[in-house]
Amino acid sequence: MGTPDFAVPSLKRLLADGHEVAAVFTQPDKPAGRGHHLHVPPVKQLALEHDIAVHQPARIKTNEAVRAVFESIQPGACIVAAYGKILPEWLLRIPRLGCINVHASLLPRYRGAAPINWAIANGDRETGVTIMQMDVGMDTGAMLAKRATTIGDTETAPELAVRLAELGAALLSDTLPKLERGEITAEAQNNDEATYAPLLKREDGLLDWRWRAEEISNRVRGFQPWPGVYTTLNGARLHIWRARPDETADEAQAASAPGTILRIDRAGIVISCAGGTALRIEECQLEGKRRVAAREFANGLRLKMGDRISDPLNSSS
RNA sequence: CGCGGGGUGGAGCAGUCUGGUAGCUCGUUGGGCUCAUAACCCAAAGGUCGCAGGUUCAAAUCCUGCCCCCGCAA
Repeated sequence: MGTPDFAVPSLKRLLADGHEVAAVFTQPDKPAGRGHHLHVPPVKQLALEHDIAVHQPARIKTNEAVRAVFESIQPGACIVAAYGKILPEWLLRIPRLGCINVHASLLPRYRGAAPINWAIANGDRETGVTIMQMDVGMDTGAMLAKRATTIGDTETAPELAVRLAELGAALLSDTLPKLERGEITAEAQNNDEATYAPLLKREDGLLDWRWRAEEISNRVRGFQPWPGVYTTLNGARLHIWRARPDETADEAQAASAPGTILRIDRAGIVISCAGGTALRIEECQLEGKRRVAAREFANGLRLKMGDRISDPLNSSS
């Protein structure tokens, strides 16, 4: 069971390892894109290429058809990766080895829907994947295996997601045989150490120049591809796609109001932030426009030193 | 037929409402200044104004059709 790109490597690995995949569950096709077009989940696409039965129920909890499918298959295990739905208790009980989840964090940290994004946005240097035995809670099940990896200084969420998807698939491949042979002792999560990574909301992307430059740049990396980090300029939304703290901040800069343009040069636009820190915007995008290098952006709009990128307090959105 | 913005020298934009000299900030090339420079000064090259048709003495600008890009919403 899985839906987005993150789940694809795991399914591929299951197939490559010779496991019999009796059925794939994924979210229903949904209208997406600018027009009307239906969006097919990546996992569904892969499953169809391998002639695997695909099920896309809108609801599971009370769905008798789903129940019938599970009971007729009598699966040895149910592998779940970013499926996007809560599994009811009756379903968790059916597979002999239970429901096994590939989760993109080192549990018990970052339980929830957006572990990759929040790990980066919080400035963590390390994260990883956890294979766990699902229970009725939100990512609270006992852990079967973990593997850590270092987060790169400039790594973005989509980039990290690709790596963790592969790492998770590899770990899953290692873990399943051991689990089957009874060689693994599940380790309960320490709830006192748990943190949550809630689904991102649009508002999470609204930035405040009164934050420190490092916090902002972490969010810029972590909140991709959505909601991104944005502010407003002359009433239009301005997304910041690439930025990093600028080390050249001095006392004069510390004194200027947050959001003031301190400098415009070849490498981008330097904006004053909290506590004398400064953020260098390298790539940005104005609503309705395409992504451009910050320098080009400044050229076109005739931005100059001393101008202020609007204060979020004054924006009405 | 979900809503909306846009396609103008190599880049990002103004000009379009109120038709009539092709503009700005950069980049590029050449020259100058300087111990030196990505800094500064001077000069130059470079544009079928997305495509097609229409209106007009005259269209980047007005009308019609088409292509492409992007934001929002899902």
